[in-house]
Amino acid sequence: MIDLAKLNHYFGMFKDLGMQDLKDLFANTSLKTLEVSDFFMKEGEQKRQIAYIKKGLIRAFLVDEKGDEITTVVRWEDQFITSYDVILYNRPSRFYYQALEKTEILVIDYDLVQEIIAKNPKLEQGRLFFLHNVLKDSFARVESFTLYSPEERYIEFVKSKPDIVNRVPDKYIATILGMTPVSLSRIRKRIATKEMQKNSTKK
Amino acid sequence: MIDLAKLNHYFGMFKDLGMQDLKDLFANTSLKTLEVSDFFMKEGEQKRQIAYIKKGLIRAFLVDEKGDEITTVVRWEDQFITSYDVILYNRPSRFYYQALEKTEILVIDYDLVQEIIAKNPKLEQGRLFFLHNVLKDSFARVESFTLYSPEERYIEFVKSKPDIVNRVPDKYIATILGMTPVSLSRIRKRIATKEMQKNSTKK
DNA sequence: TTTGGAGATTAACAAAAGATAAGTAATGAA
DNA sequence: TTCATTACTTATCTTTTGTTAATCTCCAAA
Repeated sequence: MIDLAKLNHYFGMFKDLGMQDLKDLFANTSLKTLEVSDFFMKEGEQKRQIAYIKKGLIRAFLVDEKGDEITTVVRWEDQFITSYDVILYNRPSRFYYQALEKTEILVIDYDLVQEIIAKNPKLEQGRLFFLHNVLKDSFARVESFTLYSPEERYIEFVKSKPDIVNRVPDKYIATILGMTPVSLSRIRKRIATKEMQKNSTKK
Repeated sequence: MIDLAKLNHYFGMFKDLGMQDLKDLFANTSLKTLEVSDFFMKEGEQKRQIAYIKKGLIRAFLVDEKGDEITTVVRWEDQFITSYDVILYNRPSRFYYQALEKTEILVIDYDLVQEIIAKNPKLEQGRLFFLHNVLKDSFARVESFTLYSPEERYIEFVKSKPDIVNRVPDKYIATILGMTPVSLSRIRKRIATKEMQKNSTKK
């Protein structure tokens, strides 16, 4: 994700908005601060809102039958996060959305945004751009499960998101990658051992 | 996927089209018949086309470093299939798209469809509906990898697509679900054994 | 009818992952 | 500084998966 490029795209959309739409938008958008472990949304809720993350980091997780938390995504600054149960399925969210750091979000009314796009055809390409990017992310993730091993997935995660690895506990990264925290710990050790061997034979 | 409902949505779009657009569309859409193991598109190609499957079944696969084929999706009648490398990334397809049965497809020019939608704002909601459905599918698949075991994924696959299981060789289903054909065979045996035990204790 | 080939199963072994529990390290609050 | 909590690691054992190769089962082409 080249977030800067995307950002320009999204916020460039404002220039096409009329005064009334801008007013509506601002009137229905609020800046909220989430403390560590606060929730943007909880399981069972059905608020049709999307959050734009100005600063901080949010994880989505659900609680399975055994009572274990399964984290499925993390999102950080300059990204959007929302419950797709609510938005795509019109059903209560099965997921919790929880801040892992002190997080500032813009809470935006989803339906209002849709209305505004409907009234401003110029914004259509922005929405398309957004959806295409969400699709790319999701397809890439499916591929990572069908084409790569857990170890390869972790290596790729570290390589592509080195900053995020240091901000998110390993136990969450583990379930995002479809494995248990214990297994990830072993994989990390395995990788470290390989690195050691590489370095020793080099000398 | 309730394909019938979707179909209505997509083809209901025609009623909003002007004569010229309809002409253009038909002039650039061709019905093709693929024999078993024929390709709709091959690795390396970059044709900006989407296929609507009238009849039959197509699988997408790529060849990994070891030379093994990894099948990642299958699509069948009343569904669309295309290379997302080409459409979303403007790069040559890494995947092959191969018919597993004698398959009839409508080959549609992607860019032309986009132009027509751009000229006919009423079609916008159709595209949105389509993209939302693709997203739902993809999200559900990511979830299946993060929340469920290989065995559970197979059981779910059989339950939700009982007809498809009988039309696609197990070795393809295996890699779609992120495992090897050997492992799937063992899972099938395991399930059969469990079923046996269930039935015997019932009596 | 025979036979070749593809798909599926089975076997045997190594490697990896899950489950559970215990131990260690790091962190922040009192 | 101490203590308690949380994250991470390690250990042990069981289960599952990967790998490779052999075997079995069909089915369609010769």
